[in-house]
Amino acid sequence: MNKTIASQSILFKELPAHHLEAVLAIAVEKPLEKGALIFSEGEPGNGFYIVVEGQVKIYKLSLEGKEQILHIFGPGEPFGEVPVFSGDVFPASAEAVKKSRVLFFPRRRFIELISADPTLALNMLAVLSRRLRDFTVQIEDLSLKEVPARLAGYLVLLSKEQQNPSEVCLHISKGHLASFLGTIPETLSRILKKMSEKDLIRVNGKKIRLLDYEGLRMLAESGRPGQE
Amino acid sequence: MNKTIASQSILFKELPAHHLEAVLAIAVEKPLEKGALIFSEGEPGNGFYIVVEGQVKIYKLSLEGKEQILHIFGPGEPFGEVPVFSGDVFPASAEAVKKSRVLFFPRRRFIELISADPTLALNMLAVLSRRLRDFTVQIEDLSLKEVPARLAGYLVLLSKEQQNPSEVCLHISKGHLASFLGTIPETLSRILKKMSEKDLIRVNGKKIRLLDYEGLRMLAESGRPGQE
DNA sequence: GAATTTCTTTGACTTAAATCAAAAAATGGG
DNA sequence: CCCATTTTTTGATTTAAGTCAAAGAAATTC
Repeated sequence: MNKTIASQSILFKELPAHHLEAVLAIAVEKPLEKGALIFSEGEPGNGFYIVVEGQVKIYKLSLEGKEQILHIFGPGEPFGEVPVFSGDVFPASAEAVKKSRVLFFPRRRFIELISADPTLALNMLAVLSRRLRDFTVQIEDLSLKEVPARLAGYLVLLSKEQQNPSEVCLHISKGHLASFLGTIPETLSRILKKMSEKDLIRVNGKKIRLLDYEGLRMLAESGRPGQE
Repeated sequence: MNKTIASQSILFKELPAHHLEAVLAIAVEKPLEKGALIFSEGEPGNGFYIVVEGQVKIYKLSLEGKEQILHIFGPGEPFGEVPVFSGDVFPASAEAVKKSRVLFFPRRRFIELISADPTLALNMLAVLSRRLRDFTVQIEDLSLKEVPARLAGYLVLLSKEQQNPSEVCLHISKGHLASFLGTIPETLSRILKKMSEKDLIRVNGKKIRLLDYEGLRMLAESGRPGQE
């Protein structure tokens, strides 16, 4: 069923069965074409979303058109919650990276449910807290580390999430990765090349073999690997 | 009384009187010397804080010792909530910038209270959401704007908060401001000088007169003021 | 109020990463 | 399978901002 993924979302963890039903009952499913705009920065938000299938990017654009990706969310992950609670507008934009399906939860009705169920409120607090934590490292990375360190950190993180720790597979394009890391495709390309030359990694399309995990970890911490 | 400031905190807005009392009852006051460390990144968090008096900075340090300030909080503002809900460690460190007093709210007991009072939960959700929104712009600024634009944005924001919109007064040192803007004191100093030469501002210690508000606003949006 | 510490500014230099331009690969319909 | 679009790579060049070093101001303390 459509909502099975949603029901497994962190947001609804440990929710009593009848509450879960009530929550899912207020959701509306929306199919999205690749590239479809879900909402734009500055728009008022009258609800939030959960990805059911596909991938959604949350991003900001500069006037010159450069993009900074804040998150890329997959199945089960909620997004667009900020205006629900801050009463403000969307602080960033959302777009389907590939053909996707999402559930929409209207603000009003969701707030009613959250008021009635502390578990739901605590889950939402946990979601926002983790996101805050993630932003914290994104800010640290942008401000205190250079691109190679950010990339190394990303690869190390990926390897922890994926089954085989010695080979990771990017689930996004290199262009998107560049934008997520706060740089541009040209720079990312050059750095991937350099890391290959130093035998830290081996790149093969979206597959990246981690040849020197420890070296990557050190680089990620921004202590140059073996001080040159 | 000590807790009057805390009771005016956004966190406790619209809280029924007896609930407010119950919440304040679990708080413990802590006096802090200037420079006192409140918690460090990586430490487990067993509660959060509210500033009663003084100023607290939340920051990250790189290995090389460069600092990125994430927030500077004053009276009424809560901080250190992330681990309370994420179950994780503190993602950043906190230090008193000046002699201060804070209230500490132990995790366990606060969670009990929040479970019992939806208003409190919703207030906390609002706090975290706004913070998420703030981080969003911090990330955008770091990644998509250059230092002069960030500084201009900061000044414009300050002028909106303060009574007299044509003259702002920094409530933090220039060194701290540099760190907050993701740069170093030398660079900030040079940029203040440049902006003075262009008659955008006039600097006098911590007082900065905004001579060309529109120019600053445009610069903040990163569209160069009058294209050079 | 002289002295020590801290904060801010200035100068000369280096560098990481952006820009611009264009070639080379990869992808995806028709 | 081929063409057209999109994505990625390479090269040459520019530039914003960092580093290092040291002088000047301000603030604090004795």
